[in-house]
Amino acid sequence: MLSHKAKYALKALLYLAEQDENHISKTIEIADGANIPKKFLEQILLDLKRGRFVSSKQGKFGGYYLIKSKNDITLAEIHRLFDGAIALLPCASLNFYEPCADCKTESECSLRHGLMIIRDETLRAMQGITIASLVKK
Amino acid sequence: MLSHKAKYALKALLYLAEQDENHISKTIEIADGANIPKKFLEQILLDLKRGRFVSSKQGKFGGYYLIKSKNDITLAEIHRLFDGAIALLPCASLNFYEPCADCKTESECSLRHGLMIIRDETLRAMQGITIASLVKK
DNA sequence: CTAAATCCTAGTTAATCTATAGAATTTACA
DNA sequence: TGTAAATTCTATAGATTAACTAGGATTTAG
Repeated sequence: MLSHKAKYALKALLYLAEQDENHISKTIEIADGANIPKKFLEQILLDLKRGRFVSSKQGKFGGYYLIKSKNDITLAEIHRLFDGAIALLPCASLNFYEPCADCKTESECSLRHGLMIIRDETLRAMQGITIASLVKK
Repeated sequence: MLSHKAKYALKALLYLAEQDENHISKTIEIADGANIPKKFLEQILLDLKRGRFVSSKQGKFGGYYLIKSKNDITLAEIHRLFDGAIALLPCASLNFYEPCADCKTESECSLRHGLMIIRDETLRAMQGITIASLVKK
């Protein structure tokens, strides 16, 4: 399941993608438009900024805008930024790998192989969902 | 990500699937064999029993055994039993559907369609991973 | 009757998620 | 240069959930 943060991030990006080129959106504008608690959205936009998906203009008449093409922002990236690993266990993860503590003797746990198959399929599917693909609906 | 409960459930089922036909496994045996906290495993086995994956014999010399073919127990089923929906949002779920609270005007939220695609792909992949497929490794 | 197992309910602890509060900083412009 | 309006930063509250743990009730074999 996606966290609210990830869901809100997607909706915020969607909102930004629907604006005119060169338009700068204030937080309150996005919050109202996408129905997201404003103060919570502030944090999310800062995370998106640190992740180089958006940039901001500070001060009066400031706000946020996309700096990455909506064709290049994938569900997979947003999931990883806010909710971490796409794999079902850390030992099957590409970007968040950790060995499992409860697999004693064997070097690979019994679940790892199957979960890596799932990871590959899910990842591929998630990389196919972009902000652009969600907008044109 | 899988919860520990779901992970332990898979490992317990795997353990049971590896035993001889007609063998009955005590909780402590499974706990030691699969490295799972015993008291926690008790609850998990009861859940698996309620889910009709295993059955039990009570009293002295009692224990647990599979009642469903290892070819018919899929990752998707275990995920649903312990971790709920496979979809990334309730509004995109087949078995755990709930409308999203924060999608006001439109009847369908902007994310729903894309997330249903992911759900279909993930579900199909998860239905392909069975206890049997994990054993033979 | 007793030992050994499952079954059941409750509670505990720690972490995490979802938000909110409030002040510091930056900027446009009158 | 002052002020309004925005982002940015840090802390924290409250609720929920996850991961166990405890202890006793029940069942069964011998």
